[in-house]
Amino acid sequence: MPAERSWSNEPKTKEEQVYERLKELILKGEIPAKEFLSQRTLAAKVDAAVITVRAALRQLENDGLVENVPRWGVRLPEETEATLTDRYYMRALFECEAVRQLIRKRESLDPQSLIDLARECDRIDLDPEGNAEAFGNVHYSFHREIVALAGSPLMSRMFERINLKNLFFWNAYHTWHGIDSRHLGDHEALVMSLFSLDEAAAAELMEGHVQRGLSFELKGINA
Amino acid sequence: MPAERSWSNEPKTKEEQVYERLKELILKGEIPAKEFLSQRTLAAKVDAAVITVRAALRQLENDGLVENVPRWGVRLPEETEATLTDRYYMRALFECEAVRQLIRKRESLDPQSLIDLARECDRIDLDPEGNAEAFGNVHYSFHREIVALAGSPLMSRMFERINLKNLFFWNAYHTWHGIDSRHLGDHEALVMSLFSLDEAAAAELMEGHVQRGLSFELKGINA
DNA sequence: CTGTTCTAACTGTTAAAACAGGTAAAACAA
DNA sequence: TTGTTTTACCTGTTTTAACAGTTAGAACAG
Repeated sequence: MPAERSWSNEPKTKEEQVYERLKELILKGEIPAKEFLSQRTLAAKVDAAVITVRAALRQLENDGLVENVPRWGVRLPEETEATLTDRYYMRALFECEAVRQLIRKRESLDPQSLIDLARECDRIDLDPEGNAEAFGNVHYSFHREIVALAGSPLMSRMFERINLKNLFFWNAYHTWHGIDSRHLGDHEALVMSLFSLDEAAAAELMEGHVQRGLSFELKGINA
Repeated sequence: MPAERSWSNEPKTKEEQVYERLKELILKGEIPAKEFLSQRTLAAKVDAAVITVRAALRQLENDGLVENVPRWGVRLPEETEATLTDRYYMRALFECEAVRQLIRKRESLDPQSLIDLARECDRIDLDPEGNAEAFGNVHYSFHREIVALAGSPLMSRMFERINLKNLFFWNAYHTWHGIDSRHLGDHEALVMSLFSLDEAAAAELMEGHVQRGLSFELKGINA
């Protein structure tokens, strides 16, 4: 067994290609929810063997994007008010804790990357030409950065698993229902407030920001 | 596509059998850590096809029990002080939040299952004949029940993903190093205290309990 | 002895086909 | 027409085998 190797820049494995292709299909809402997918049909669509599709679906299961019923197949789980609320409950738990960590070591870390992302959020949000998908991606990066700055790899991984599905739903919400949910350019202000408050107040502010997001998506699911 | 079906009590799929067999091997410490495993050798050992083993390994990856390097293979990740501390950080985050929820709805839920598990913990712990593996399993169930009572399916799932590895490490710790880490029969007292305190105090108590567990395991990893 | 090259045995990955089971419509018997 | 049975096609699952790459060692040339 070899000890070292370049280890990166390797050509992507076919399974990874299929994984990304399927993820894209799901995030763009081109897969019907709730009904079981034919693995053979998927294989034909992405030009791969069934076994490769199965492996990719397993990875998507890890991300919480699909659910697997053993002798029955794979499908997109139904999104209910309960599952949505639960995911936002966990999201708030992570982000409020992350904010507390941020405040705690506020001197030793550089907030510039976070400020840049916040400004980019506000710019797209206020731009009449800005599109929902671009905003969704930047907005997601902004919140992921907050969690990343807390410094816990495990929390970052878990946060990403939760929010992949949020991103999907956010996009679908805008694309399908055409509901405007702009945040009125308050992200930079949020960052500035966070860094000038104490732990408890900052966490509470973050809690409010997340809850506002939940109420938007709940409107979408009931529409 | 059929609409309904018995859906449970089905014969276990071969992949699930392999998954459980491999999980057992890992948890009992019979797989060497850090070095890459030969999927063909594993397949021969559990009498299954390579592809089935690969699928099972993917599930184990979801549990955080193994890590996959794309064109290189699967191995047990190295346990360092940093990874261990990070996992306990998340564990504390979950359990303290769970305890807050417990207190918040203390009237509307039945603590009996929790009390039973606490007593069983203490019984095995104080029993001179009690073995580490049995205690590890009950102790794990006890903490999982605390989280489950909080009522968030997502939090329960994430907690289980974290602690599968803890359980493994706990077992290895005892089996290999023979270090006694008994908790001196304080689990029932812990439950009683939790239910008589306010949210902040209960969370702090829980925090202490988890931190004590971490310090034990840190001793094990440095030994 | 030293350096190169070829070979054989391993690795993970992917494909194609066979297996096991369920469903639904066509074919047949009453 | 009605009820039964067969047949064909679908599903997920599992196997066997081939592909692609790497490593270690033997064989050989200098």
